[in-house]
Amino acid sequence: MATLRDLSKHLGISVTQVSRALNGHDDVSEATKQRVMDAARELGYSANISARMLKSGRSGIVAMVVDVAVERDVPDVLMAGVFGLSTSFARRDMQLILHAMPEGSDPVETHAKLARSGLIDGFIIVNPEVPEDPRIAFLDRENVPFVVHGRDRIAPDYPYVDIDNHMVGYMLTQYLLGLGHRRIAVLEGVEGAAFSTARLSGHVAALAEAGFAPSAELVRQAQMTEVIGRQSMHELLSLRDPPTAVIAGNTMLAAGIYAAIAEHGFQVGRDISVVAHDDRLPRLPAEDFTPALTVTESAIFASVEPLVELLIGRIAAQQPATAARILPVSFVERDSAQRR
Amino acid sequence: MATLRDLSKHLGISVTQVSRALNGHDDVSEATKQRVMDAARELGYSANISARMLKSGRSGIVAMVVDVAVERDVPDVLMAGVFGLSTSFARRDMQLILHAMPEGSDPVETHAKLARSGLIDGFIIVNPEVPEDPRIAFLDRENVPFVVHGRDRIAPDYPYVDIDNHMVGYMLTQYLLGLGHRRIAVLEGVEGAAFSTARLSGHVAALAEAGFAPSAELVRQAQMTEVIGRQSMHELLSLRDPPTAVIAGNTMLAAGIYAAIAEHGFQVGRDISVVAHDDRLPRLPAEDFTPALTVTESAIFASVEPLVELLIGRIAAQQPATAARILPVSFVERDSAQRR
DNA sequence: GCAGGCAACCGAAACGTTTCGGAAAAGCGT
DNA sequence: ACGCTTTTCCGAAACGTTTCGGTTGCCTGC
Repeated sequence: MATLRDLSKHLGISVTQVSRALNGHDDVSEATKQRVMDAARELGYSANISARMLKSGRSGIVAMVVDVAVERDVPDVLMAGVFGLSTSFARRDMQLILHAMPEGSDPVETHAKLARSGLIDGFIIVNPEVPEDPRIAFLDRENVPFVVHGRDRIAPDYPYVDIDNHMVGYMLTQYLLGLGHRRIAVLEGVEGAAFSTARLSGHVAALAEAGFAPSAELVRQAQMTEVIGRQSMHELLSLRDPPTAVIAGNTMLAAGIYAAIAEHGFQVGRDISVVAHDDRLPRLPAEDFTPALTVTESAIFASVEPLVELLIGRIAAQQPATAARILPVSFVERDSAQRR
Repeated sequence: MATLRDLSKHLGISVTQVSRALNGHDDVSEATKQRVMDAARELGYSANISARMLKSGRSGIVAMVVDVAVERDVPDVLMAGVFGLSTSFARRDMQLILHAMPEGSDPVETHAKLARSGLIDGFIIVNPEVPEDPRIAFLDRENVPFVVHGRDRIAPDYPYVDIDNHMVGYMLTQYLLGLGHRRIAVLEGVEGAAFSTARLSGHVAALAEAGFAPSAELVRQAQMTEVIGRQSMHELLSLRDPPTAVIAGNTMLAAGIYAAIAEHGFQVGRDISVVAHDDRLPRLPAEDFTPALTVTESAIFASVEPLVELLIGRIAAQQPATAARILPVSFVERDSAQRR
């Protein structure tokens, strides 16, 4: 592996100038810049990251800590995010460490250890918990750069990227109410997950606005998998007074719901209406359901660039900065919900 | 962040001794070792990785490059592996970089760039391609430590961890032949994937041994997803002379096959026999199928520790070493295949 | 011919760790 | 009290980069 010193000798130029040439400083002539670039390519030079890191204090490495217990059963959404993030960072010559945290580990301690090693420039936080996520509190306190996908409060003072989940719950509920449905079930993510909480509050708000009260037996919070969707729907259909419509937190849940409805001999749309939120995961696109699934839509992929930009900005600026991006949600009406 | 020098001053001991104490060298007294440890904990000291790396040439970081185009539709198996690897490395104070490679990138160039940066101690190679994987050839040539999950030839001279895929194809086929099946379909992974090739050769061998020839129209190679499984099975059932039994490459394919069989009004086991290979992915355990799925079984999770150990060994020893682990496969008979 | 300014360059220090070679201190038998 | 070994310690150099402060040589305008 060639070093700056190799280049310097090879060109008869000081190490300083070689370094400055490669980093595009302006006190080196165009001619030498060119010569250096060429030589670098020729000798296959690539800056030793550890040395650069030691001096500059930056590694170009960011980490994302995920809880195995949480993600194991729903790899799709995590994968979509990780793929996007990794390629996006790679485009900027940065790398993403995926740190899987075994069940029962302390998230804060995990982040603390990683941060202390000095290896990591910043963190991506996913699945924030309401009402206050301890990881966020910790990183904020320690002044470690981070950005959150989602948020643990309505108006955070840290950088985050999110959609308007309250609006998602509100829109879907209002739509179903407009179709004449009164008993509306909701299947959302696990208790404590910020996005679920926001969507449920939107659901309740729409209900209240129309003069209705939510019914506890119609709201289920659990992992958002096909299996859970199917099982929950079976339970809902066995109630004395079953729902006439269901809101699913994502398309996986919806797939399970479809299966349960079919197994009960019912037909989606005609007998039971189903709507969902669609993250645009590669598998299970909403339009491929039969009948095609009516959804609020917002690609999880779209959050990647904003997340990366925000984090890089936060790393570059030494000051804690508050900058947020709320991504748009669109409503796509298809055939899975019908007038009652 | 505390440094060695801080500790040294705080204790009135030389930096050298502090370093040696922390690293457990034997020319430092037990007493000072203890004092240093305590002080380190007290001041929250954690070795600066970049400095250590610069000196020792090791970063404690390994990378796994994955092709987004290949993995996007089958996140389960990748996730199972990544979670296991990440936690296993973390236990050894190492980190895993997951580098997602956008569609159309050159795998060799990607590895080359990563290796040149000096950041990475070694690579984990997944999804090797027959007959000779260019990434393996490259890393071998450049003497970069790596370990392969799977193998691109029968008896490789590089470190790898694999199961006997030939045997998998052989066992499943022989089992079905023993039940009286003669038209046996096989759904495997994409062409070029080493494990699929091996399994198919096992299949053909078992067939030949019983005096039968394989039929091209009964063998499909594609992504191993539920959607593909369903679609392929529909096609197979529409043949003039449809198969009486099917071998699925994993449980996802099997799930799709089950769905297609049901949609045709048939019953798994009674009308069409299904067997599969089961990687023990968290979703879709073979025993939860109805009827329960007969499989060859080998947990993908079990390959994690051997992979990590082999890679670490290869990194520690400067010499290229050839060491391999073939993991056991067991046969579990359940109810999805019946005598014909 | 000279002060002043500018472009292009360079030496040396620093980042925090590990390690080599050697030195002091301590224990031992005589 | 002496040399000897063994234990425990330390100074200094090195890894490859970035950057601070300064030097050189050249041009400009007087």
